[in-house]
Amino acid sequence: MYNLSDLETFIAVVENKGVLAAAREQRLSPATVSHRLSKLERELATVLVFRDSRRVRLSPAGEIFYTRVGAIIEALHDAEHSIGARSSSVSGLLRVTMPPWVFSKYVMPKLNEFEQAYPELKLDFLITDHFVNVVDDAQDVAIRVGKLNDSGLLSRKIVNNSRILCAAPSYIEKYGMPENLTQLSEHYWVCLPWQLQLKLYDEHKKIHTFNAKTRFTISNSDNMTQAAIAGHGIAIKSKIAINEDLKNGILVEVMPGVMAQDDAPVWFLRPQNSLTTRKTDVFYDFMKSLFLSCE
Amino acid sequence: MYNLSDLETFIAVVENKGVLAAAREQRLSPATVSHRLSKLERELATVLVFRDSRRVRLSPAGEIFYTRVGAIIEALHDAEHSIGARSSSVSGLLRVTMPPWVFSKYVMPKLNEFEQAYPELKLDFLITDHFVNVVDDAQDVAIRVGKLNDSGLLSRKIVNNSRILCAAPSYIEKYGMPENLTQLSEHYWVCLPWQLQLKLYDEHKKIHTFNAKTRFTISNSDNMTQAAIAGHGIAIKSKIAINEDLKNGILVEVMPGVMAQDDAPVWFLRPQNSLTTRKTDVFYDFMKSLFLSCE
DNA sequence: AGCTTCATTCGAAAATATTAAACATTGAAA
DNA sequence: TTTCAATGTTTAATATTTTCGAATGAAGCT
Repeated sequence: MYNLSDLETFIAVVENKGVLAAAREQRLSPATVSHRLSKLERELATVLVFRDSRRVRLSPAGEIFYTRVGAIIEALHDAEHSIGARSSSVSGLLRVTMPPWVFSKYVMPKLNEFEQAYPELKLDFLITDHFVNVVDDAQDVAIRVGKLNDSGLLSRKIVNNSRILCAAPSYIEKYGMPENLTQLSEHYWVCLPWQLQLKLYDEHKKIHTFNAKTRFTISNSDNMTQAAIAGHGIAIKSKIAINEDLKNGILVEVMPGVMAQDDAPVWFLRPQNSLTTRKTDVFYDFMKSLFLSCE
Repeated sequence: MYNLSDLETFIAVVENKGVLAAAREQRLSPATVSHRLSKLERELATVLVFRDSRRVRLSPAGEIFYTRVGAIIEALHDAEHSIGARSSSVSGLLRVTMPPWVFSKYVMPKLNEFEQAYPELKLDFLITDHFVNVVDDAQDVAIRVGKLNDSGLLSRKIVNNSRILCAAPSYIEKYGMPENLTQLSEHYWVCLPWQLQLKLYDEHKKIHTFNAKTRFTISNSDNMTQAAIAGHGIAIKSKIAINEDLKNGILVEVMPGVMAQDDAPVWFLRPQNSLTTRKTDVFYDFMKSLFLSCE
């Protein structure tokens, strides 16, 4: 029967792309690594890696086995941790998707600290405002802002947040500060392409569906903020995305309280049924800590 | 470092409730089992099993570790199978939920064959017409009939099916065969509690919402069929649930084609992201085979 | 051809696993 | 209370596996 160490060595060979490199990483002799690998293949009666003296290549079976076994080893470490055994560090790969502004404004500045705390955890960021299907795109974590519609994922709220309208002082100076919906409808907007329709309250708190007049749309929330700051129009933004710009006067709020359905909390989502939760748990704690000052 | 065999031995000790019994099952000496167990505990620095000379009991940590490791070993076997290695049999536990009529009419009669094909796979059936949350109730598979609303689960269609109205000949004799919606509304119905409102076509193919007049409702689809056969009223049934009763004349169809939204395929659902798919795969094949004659 | 870089094989040594037998503990029966 | 039977652990010898340095072989680069 093969051993856990054989599996770990197999993983190391794949990740280091070679017997020698794997041996160095695992502090073993190349002979041992070679032995372990052949034992594993013998026991499985399957070729996992094609190897000539120059390079190492995964066989199709090895490809499959590699992804499976990686998850399994991780699950095992997780199981050890769950009973308080092993002071094992968190390691492996965590794939995260989030909107640009969350990344650039909150995550980036503190990323060093996270890296230092968990040096063996590799992060893969998929930064986009577009909807990413967590399961299909093999993401481990998604950070989403706004209403959730996506069942089947476990959600935890990171922080409350609301959306507001805002614009640059230079824009307001030029076009005037709108006081009601009629005036507002004359203004130019800086929007994400899927924000062109929005719901606003009139003076009597009746909800109106409102079509934004735009000169352009931008599909990246960070660039959109830049466009608003540059005075291109009124923008819909998360309060916590621009709180400092408001404080500094780079942006000013427009018609406070006019937005209906302005509730837009930041959510932490992960697939159910995962065998490993420790990675996502430490990342949740990290994300939560970033937004503490916003409470 | 501990080994896979140590983990397997731990599992065996738990499942056989003893070192001696585990040793017998694994064809090892009791000394070996004892050694392996203590090594595992030493490496984890955690007590997994309390043992006195009479009995073996899991510690809280052992409890957790047992469930986790069980899943992991299973995932590993699954991984082996996925690359064509090891002719390992399918084993473990599969938790399935399905409606009573599917179980009694289709599954039960062939269950022996399945048991013989996979003697090491234990099945846990949760038989109910109620909606069961697959994830929360830790089910591995759900068989559902009708429209799906439950995203987050992987679905595969087992067989097409439609719902029809039917009643016992004795009932029709007594109350007459309805020819239109007006007549139909005078009839008594035998319904599941959540079927009281239904959508029917009138002569002009317009859809009408229709409230069923009942003397009683029954929350189990099998008993409901019995009530219909006993002549208590008109029932809404899946075609493939009563096809034989129609053939034998125990039930007759009422106003064919009157039901709107009569499409009700049988679905096979399982959670995404499971590390083990082999168990569910063989069970899917089994379910599929049961309905072949209905195509 | 000669050099370098890898991976594998060999043989001896080290580490680990296994087992039978002796020992310990405990519940139940005599 | 004593004895017996059943179970788990320890010990120490034995068997197996694992490891590593050195030698070997294979392939690319100059």
